[in-house]
Amino acid sequence: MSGSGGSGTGSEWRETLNLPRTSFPMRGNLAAEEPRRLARWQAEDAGRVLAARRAGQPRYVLHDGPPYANGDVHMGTLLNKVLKDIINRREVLNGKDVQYVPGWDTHGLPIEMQALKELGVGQREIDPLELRRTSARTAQHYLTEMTRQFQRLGIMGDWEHPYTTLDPAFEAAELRLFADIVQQGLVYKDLKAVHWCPHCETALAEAELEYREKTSRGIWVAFSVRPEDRGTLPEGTRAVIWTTTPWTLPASVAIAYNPEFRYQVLSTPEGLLLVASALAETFLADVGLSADRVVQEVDGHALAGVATAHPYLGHRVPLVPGEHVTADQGTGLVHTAPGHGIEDFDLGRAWSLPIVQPLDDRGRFVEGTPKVAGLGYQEAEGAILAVLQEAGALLCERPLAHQFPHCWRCKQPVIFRATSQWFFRLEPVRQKLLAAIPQVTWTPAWAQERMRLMVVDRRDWCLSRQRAWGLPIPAFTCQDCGAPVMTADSVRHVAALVAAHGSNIWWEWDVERLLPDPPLRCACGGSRLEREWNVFDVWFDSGATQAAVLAERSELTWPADLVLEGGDQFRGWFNSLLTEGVAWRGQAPYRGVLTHGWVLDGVGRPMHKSLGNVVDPMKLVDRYGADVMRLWVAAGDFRGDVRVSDDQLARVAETYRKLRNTARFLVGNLAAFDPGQAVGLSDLPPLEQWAMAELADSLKKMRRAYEAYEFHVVVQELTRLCTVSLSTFYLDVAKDPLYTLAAADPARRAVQTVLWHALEVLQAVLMPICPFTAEEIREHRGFPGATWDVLWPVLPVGAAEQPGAARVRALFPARDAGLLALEEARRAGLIGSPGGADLTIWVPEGVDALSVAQEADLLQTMLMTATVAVAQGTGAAWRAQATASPWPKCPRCWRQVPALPGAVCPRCQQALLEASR
RNA sequence: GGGCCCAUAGCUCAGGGGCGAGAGCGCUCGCCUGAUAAGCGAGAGGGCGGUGGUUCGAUUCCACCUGGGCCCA
Repeated sequence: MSGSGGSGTGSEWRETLNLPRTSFPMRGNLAAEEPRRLARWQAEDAGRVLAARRAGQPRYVLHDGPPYANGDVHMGTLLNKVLKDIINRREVLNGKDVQYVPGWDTHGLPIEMQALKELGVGQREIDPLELRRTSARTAQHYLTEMTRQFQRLGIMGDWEHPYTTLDPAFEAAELRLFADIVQQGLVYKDLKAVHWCPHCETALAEAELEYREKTSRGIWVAFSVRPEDRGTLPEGTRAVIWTTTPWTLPASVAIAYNPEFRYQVLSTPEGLLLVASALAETFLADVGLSADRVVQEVDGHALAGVATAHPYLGHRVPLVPGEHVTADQGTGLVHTAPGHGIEDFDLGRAWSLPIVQPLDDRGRFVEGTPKVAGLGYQEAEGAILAVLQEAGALLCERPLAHQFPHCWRCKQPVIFRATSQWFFRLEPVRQKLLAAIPQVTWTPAWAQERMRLMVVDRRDWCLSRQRAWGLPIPAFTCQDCGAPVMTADSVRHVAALVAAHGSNIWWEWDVERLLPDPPLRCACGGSRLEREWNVFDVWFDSGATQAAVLAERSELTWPADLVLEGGDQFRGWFNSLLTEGVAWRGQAPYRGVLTHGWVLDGVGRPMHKSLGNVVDPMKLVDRYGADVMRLWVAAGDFRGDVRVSDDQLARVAETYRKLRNTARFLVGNLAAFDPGQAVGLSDLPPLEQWAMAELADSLKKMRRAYEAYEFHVVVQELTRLCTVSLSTFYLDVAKDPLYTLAAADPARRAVQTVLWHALEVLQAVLMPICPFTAEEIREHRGFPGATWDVLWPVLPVGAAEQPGAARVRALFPARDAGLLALEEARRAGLIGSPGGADLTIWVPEGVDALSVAQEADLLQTMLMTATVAVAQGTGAAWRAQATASPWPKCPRCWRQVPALPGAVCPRCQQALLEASR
C-alpha cells in the first residue's frame, strides 16, 4: 500500500488541506482478511463476551434446523445459515440476548450409505455395530467440515456445543419423549403397505421418495367372470384391467370399480369384454381391437357381487367398489393387490380382503409362489406375461413412460409392500395440530394455509426403518405369541440406559440387560422376549430437537422464537416439530416460522450433478469473500427462489464496493472527529439538515424492512442512501468544506456531524449482513468494545423535521436543470468540472424568482459551480445555461472566485490563518 | 394429475386501479484527477409472462393459460 505518495502535482497548498486520512483499505481483500478477523474473534472469545454483555436482556432463540451431516455446505445451506445469522445479528442490534445452538442430523440412510461406500461393502456383509461406528465417524467428519465452513461464513453460534442427534443425551431425551407418546397410546404396530426399496432393503417415508421418469410395461388383462358370480352380466364376459405393475398380479385379490361409472360389455374378437363406458373407445384403440356392438351397458352399482377368477392362479377375485377408481386412463376396472398398494391396502381393509405379500426384503418372490418363486420382481414380469399369454388373458402389452417413485438414495424404483411397522397415530392429535397452527406467526402469510393442508390430509406416520444407523425403537417381541411388547416404562428404562451408555447397547448387550425390572410381560402371559431391529425415521429425530435441545438447554427457550428453513420443510421439519411438540406439550414448539425458496442456477434450473450446474459456495467465498456472498443472500428476495450466476455475483460485488468505499470516505473524513464536537441539529446549515432528514428517513425504511425480514429492501435502501443521497450528491458537495475549511470551522464540523451519523447508520445496518466489513469499519474508526456489540443507531430527535431539508428539496428541480446545462457546456468544450462554470437559472412561470434568488448561494453549493444567477423565465420548465467562468482559480481550494490572480482566495486565507493559530 | 408459490429493464429489486412505469448496478458517451483498481454528469435499455373479464380506465383486481420452483400422487 505504500509508494503512492508522489503521484500528485505537488501543489504547495495540498499540505494545508484536511484531506481524508485512513488506514481503511479501498479493496477488502476479503478472502485473506476475513479469516484473520475470524481468528481474532475466536481468540477474543467474542461470542462469550457478547453473551456476557447481554446477560439479563430479553432472550432471542432461533432454533436451528439440523442439516444432514453427509457432505459439504451447498448453496442452499449457505442461504439458510446466512439468513439465520442475519436475523440473529439483527436481534443483537435490538439489544437481545441471542442464543443460537447449531445442530446436525446425524442418523439415517444417507450417512449409512456414505459409510457403506467408504467401507466398500453391502449392508448384509457387515456387522451392524461396525456400520454404526463408521456411520458415526462419517457424520462426525462432515460435522467438523461443515462447522469450519459455517464459521468461515461468519455465522455466529455456539459452535463448541452444537446439538447432534447421535449424542447419547439427545438420544435419551428423544426416547423419553417417545415414551410420553407411547403412554398416550399414539404408537401402534401394524401391517401396512409402505414404500419399500428392495435395493436398500428398507421402508421409505414419503420424504425419502423422488418422482422420476420410468418406463413400465402397461398390460391389459382379461379376468373371466365366474359363471356362478356373474350377476346380470352375459355368460363368458371377461373384466379387463390395466396395470403398469405386472409383478403385482400374483398378489391380485380383487378388482375395483367405480359405482358412479357406467360399464359396457363389448363384443370383440377377444370375446365379451367389460370396461367403463367412458373409456371404452380409448381402450379399444389402445389394444387395437374393434367392437361390433355393445352387448350390454350397466350401472356401476350393478357390478356388486360379481366375481372373476384369477387368470392363472384361478382363485376367486371379486369386484369391489372403490371411489379412487378414475376415468383418466385404464379401463375403469383396477386390479387390486392390498399387499402392494396404499389405496389397494385401504380397500383391502375395508372389504376384508386377504393381504397377499409374496416378496421378500430384497424384492424376490418367496418359495411357494407359483411360476415366479425365487425371481426378482422385475425379472418375474416376463414369466408372468408368458403365463398370461398362455392362459389367453393378455390382451395387449405396451410400454408406458410415467412419473414413478424412486428411492432418494439409490435412485432405484421402489415397490409397495405390506410389512409390519411402527406407527404414530395422527388422528387423536390432528385437531390439536390444526388448533396450534394459527397460533404461530407464518411468514410469508400463505405458509399458514400450506401447513394446514399438510396436516389435514396427513396419514399415520410410519416411524420404523429396518436399518442399522439410527436410534433403536426399543420394542420387544414375545417369543411365545410373536406380539410386539413395548410400554412407556420399558421405553424409559432403555432411555436411562442409553443416556449412560449410548444407543449401541441395543446391539451390544444381552436382551436381559435391556429389559426393565420388574420384568415386562406380553399380554399372552409370555415373558420370553427378544428385541426388535427397527430404528426411528430420522424425521422423528429432527422433530425431537424441541424436546432434546430447546427444552433441555438452560440457555434456550421452549417454544423457540423462530424456525427458518426451505419450503420443503413443511412436510419435513416444520411438520415433525409441530407433531411431536403438540403431542408432547400441546402447543407448537415455535412462535414463528419463516421459509425461503431454493437456490437455482442463473437460468432458473435447480442444481443437479447431472446438469453440471452445481456451484460450490466455499469456492465462491474464496473468490468473493464471505461478506459478498452474504450480501448476495441479503440482496435476493428469498421468499421465492433465488438465482446465482457470475453476472449476479459481479453485480453484488459492485454493490459491496460501493458500500465499502462510502464507508471508507466517511471514516477518512472523521479521522480526527470526536462526537463531542458535533453541531446541534438546529444549528446545522440547510444541506446538513437535509442530509440528516435523509438518514432518518432511510433508517426508518431499513428498520421496517428488517422487521419484515425483507433484507433485499434493506440492501436496496442502503445502496440508494449511499449512492443517490450521499455519494452522488451530499458527499460530493461536502468535499469543499471538509478539505478546505479550517479543521474546527463550524461549517466543517456541521458536515462531520452528518458524516458521523451516516457512518453510525452504515456500520450498524451493515452489521447483520456484512459483519466482517462492519467490524473492519469499527477497527479503522479506532473504536474499542466487544465485537458485534453494536446497537441499532439512534439519530437526534427531530432529525427528519428540520426546516433546511424542505429548502433543499425545493431546489432540486433547479439543480436538475443546472446539471443539464453543465453537461451541455461540457459537451461544447466550454467547461470541464462544474467549478469552472457560471450558471444562470431561469425560474418557470408561476414560481417566485425572488425567493429562489435568495437561495442562490445554496444552489451554488449544491451545483458546485463558480456562481449561480437566478432570473425569471418563461414557460413551465426550469431552464439553465452555463458559461465558462472568467474568475481566476484559487490555487488552494480550486474554486473560481473573485480574487487576485495567483493568490489564494479570502476564504482560504482565513482558513490558513486559523490553522496557524 | 393435485396443492402451494413465483413471473416489472441485461442483473437484483421498488411500486401501485389513472400524472409520459422507477432505483441501484451493468452498458454507451463525456468530465474530474485532493475518495483514484475511486469520484461526477448525461444517455440508451421495459407496452410490467400471455389471453380474456371487472372498470370510464389495469402493469396494479378476478379467471384461465404458459413458463419456472417446491410438495405430493
